[in-house]
Amino acid sequence: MRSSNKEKQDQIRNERREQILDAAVKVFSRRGVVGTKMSMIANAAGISPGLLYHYFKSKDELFTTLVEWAMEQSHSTMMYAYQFSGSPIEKIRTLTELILCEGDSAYFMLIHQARTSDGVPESAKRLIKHHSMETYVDQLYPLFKEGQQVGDIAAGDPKELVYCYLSVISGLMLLATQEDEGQYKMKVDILLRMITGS
Amino acid sequence: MRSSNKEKQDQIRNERREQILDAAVKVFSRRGVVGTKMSMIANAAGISPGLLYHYFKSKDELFTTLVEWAMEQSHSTMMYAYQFSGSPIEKIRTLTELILCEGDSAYFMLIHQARTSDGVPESAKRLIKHHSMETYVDQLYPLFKEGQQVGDIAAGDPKELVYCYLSVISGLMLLATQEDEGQYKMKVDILLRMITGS
Amino acid sequence: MRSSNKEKQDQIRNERREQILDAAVKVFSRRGVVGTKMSMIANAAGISPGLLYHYFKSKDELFTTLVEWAMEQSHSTMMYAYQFSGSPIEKIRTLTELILCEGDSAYFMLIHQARTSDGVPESAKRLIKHHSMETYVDQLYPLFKEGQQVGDIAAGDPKELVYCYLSVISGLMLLATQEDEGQYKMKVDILLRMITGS
Amino acid sequence: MRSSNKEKQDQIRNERREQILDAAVKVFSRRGVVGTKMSMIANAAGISPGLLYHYFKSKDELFTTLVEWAMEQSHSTMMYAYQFSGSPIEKIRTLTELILCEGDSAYFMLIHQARTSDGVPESAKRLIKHHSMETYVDQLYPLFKEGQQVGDIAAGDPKELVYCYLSVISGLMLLATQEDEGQYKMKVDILLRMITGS
DNA sequence: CATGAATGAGTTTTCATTCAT
DNA sequence: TATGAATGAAAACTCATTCAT
Repeated sequence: MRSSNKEKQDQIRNERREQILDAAVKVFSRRGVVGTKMSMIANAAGISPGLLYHYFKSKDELFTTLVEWAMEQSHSTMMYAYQFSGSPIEKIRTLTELILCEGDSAYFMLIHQARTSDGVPESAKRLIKHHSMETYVDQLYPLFKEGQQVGDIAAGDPKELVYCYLSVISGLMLLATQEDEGQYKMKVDILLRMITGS
Repeated sequence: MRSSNKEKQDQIRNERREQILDAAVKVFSRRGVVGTKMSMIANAAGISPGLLYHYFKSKDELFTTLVEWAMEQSHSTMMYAYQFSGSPIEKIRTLTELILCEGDSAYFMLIHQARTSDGVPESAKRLIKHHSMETYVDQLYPLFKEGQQVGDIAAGDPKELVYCYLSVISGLMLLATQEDEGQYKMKVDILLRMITGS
Repeated sequence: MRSSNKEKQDQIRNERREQILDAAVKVFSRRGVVGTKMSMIANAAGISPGLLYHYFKSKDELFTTLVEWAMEQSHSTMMYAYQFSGSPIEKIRTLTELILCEGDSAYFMLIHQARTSDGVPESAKRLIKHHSMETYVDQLYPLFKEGQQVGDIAAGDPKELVYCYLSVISGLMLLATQEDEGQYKMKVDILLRMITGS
Repeated sequence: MRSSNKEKQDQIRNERREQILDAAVKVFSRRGVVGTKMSMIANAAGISPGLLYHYFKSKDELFTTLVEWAMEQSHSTMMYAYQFSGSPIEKIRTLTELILCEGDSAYFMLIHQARTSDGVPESAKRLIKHHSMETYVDQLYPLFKEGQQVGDIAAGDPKELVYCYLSVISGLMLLATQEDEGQYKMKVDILLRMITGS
């Protein structure tokens, strides 16, 4: 059948795309935009350099796509928090553990690079601009507010608290790229003192 | 006079070197090794590209020199802590403020890049290897220990505490590269709860 | 078919390599390692400069490959002598004419350059070191010995004779690079008096 | 006194020039025009690169001067032959030994390079053009002619004989640049058979 | 006269991208 | 689709030459 043939084609195409994107995050996140050669990505994805251009018009487009993807990813991660069970602080703890241990750091790295490095495509820059820390703060704000009302979280401007929390988390993600993740359980305990204040 | 002539030459040479190194940290820390073109550094230093090679054999050598320098720099910064007045926790607060606000973040950035990026000269990698977080932990360990004895710092394995503190600080330095430094005073307060536990 | 496709690719690749090597001997032998620009070779081979680097990692590697090749070539030439018909001295005459007239002088030139010039890659130097005149002497020794037994060749230490013969030949090859080859027939006659002693 | 002062100045200047020229032959003869950096010559002469330009306008001028010098030198050497004592063939033997053992090969090398390499200043090329092997042949012609009349030298066109002799000698000079001069005495014996025919 | 820092044009080398197969 | 050869523009690096001291 035509259609099933076409579907198969599409599926293959999508799989290839994923395959490339997967390879690309890894390489980009470790070497930066400029430091990454298309041939490296092709290599990592197990295809020829030429084929990359059947799926992505250019290095820039590939990177931009990746950043877009990474941003969605990180947002969903944040939103998970609300689905966890337990009190607000427990939710926050679970979220923290998830972020620090899960090892999606490549995404954060990518976003960070897009934000801080020069030599990044304008399109990626634009994407990032609309996606400041504020966005994340807004996402978590209700949770922290609730935590304060319950008395689990220290008093003070909740926005500031969230901002501080996110900064620390982000920083740690960046560091995490290379460290061997050890005793994070304890770390989370210590970390959370910052917001529980005890 | 011969000697004064020679001295002058030497002085010029040293000044140029500093001038180049200064320009180079800035550029490298923002763009990474690969993303940095020699011409950018030359530009930033206000000299011709060719002249760079009178002072440094190659991009790699320049970068390696810089990493070496950055490591010394960051150690001295840490050691400052012991010269501050006040109780241990006050010293730590001062150090924290110094680090976060002073804007030496370029150095940290550089070290981090050397540690985490591929495409970094082997010589730099080797330098970094002998210079893990442990070194810093050892530097601050006595201060934290003392703080615990005085009762200013929360109980628990002090090594772990220092490690946690340093990780957070390092992470923030990385982030700081680009952010507009705002209300850090408050942040430091919140941050320190992590180690004071109150 | 896969396989035929692959074979074709390989063939193209090999042809290109030869094409480049051919162009390179010519240029290198006339201009020396340093005097030769990659663009000249590319030009002579009718390809773009960039393509050279698909086939050879660097100028040095290209040169070294060439020297290796030249050494093999020159040895085979010597070994030809034994296949010629006639008495020993006739074989030597034929060999001499072959060498002097055939115009493989580019190879000799190359080897000579590798041996005598500075600014030649270490790898090439090493190759050459194991390939002194002695090697050639040993190759021709039996032929000369036989010639003496037959009475065609003058008495005396045959090694010395061979060495002398080879030196003269080598020297002439070097000169020959540029001269218009004229009446070599006579020259060979005169030349051979050196070893026939009459 | 003014004048003596000026003379001294001149003398120093000339000494410097010689010093530079001496250094330059050595380097040029081994590395070729393109392979030689002005800084190498300066180094070899023990002066600063800048100072070279007080004595020679450019690399090309320096090289050209050198070629001129080398040509004069080699001609005088040839002319020596006539001053030696003994029969023609003895004179030739002495000349041959002088040339082969004295180790002025750097000059020959230089001339050869000027003749055969590309990348040589036009001025040097022009000099060389008027200075072909013919010139040398003419110089030695009378000596060989006389030798034939005396019966020391084999019959045949003397021009051809001289040409052949000179070619061989020149070739050996080129080779000699690097070899450790060993038992040349014997070689000369063997060599001369070429022209004595016995 | 002497030095060596400084320049900039020219080379080598790299790599995103295209294209024939 | 898939490959990898081919191109060319851009970057790293070299070096003859100039120039301030």
